[in-house]
Amino acid sequence: MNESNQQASLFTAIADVQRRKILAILKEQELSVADIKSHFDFSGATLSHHLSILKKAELVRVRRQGQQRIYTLNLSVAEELLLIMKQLFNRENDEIE
Amino acid sequence: MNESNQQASLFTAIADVQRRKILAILKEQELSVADIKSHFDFSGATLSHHLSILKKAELVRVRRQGQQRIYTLNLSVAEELLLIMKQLFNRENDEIE
DNA sequence: TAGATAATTAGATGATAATCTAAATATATG
DNA sequence: CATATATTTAGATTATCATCTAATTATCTA
Repeated sequence: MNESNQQASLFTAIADVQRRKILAILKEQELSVADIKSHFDFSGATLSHHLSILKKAELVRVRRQGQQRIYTLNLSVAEELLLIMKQLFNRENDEIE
Repeated sequence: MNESNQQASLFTAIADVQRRKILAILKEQELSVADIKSHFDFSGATLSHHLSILKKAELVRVRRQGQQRIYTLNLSVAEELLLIMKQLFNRENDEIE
């Protein structure tokens, strides 16, 4: 009945508009930090901060490519979040499609 | 392409664990403020604050019943939120089931 | 109509969170 | 190996948010 930390970190991750924008960008293609940065006005440090929160929630994954780090949307966790959202609103004993 | 205030207020509304708990309680049945309060430790003022944020997002509706106010989950906005979430993660040109 | 009950609003406080600049780390390359 | 480039980390600042107590508003009932 209690909410897990994992669940809480997911809601925290999507609570910020800039992070939602990052997710929306990453759903189209994987990108380096610099490429993500080109969509925003704030500093690289701020972007790093947002990415770390998305990573903590496991909504994104990173891999190294030379000096760059390539961020990708983690679709399975995105799916999981959608499921959690459905459960938030659908009655316990309702059909699950 | 820009996110609406309505959309932002939805994500703000579900960002707090107590408000998610309120929604989870209301999905089962409509309740007066006092009845909702019985599930929590915080003050009535704090509950009022949370309810006002849920109202602003239109995730809940209120009606008067004598001295009490009865809160209900607004299912259509809940559905809308689910749709917004799906769009956040699904590529623009993917099938919509 | 006075007092009781239900809920909200006002105003203050402490905790989180978003952002910045500067410094640090890691990798690539001349 | 020294320097440039990409990104993260540290530490500070400011803004937002959750919470509280006290006061207010609205309704009911004796």
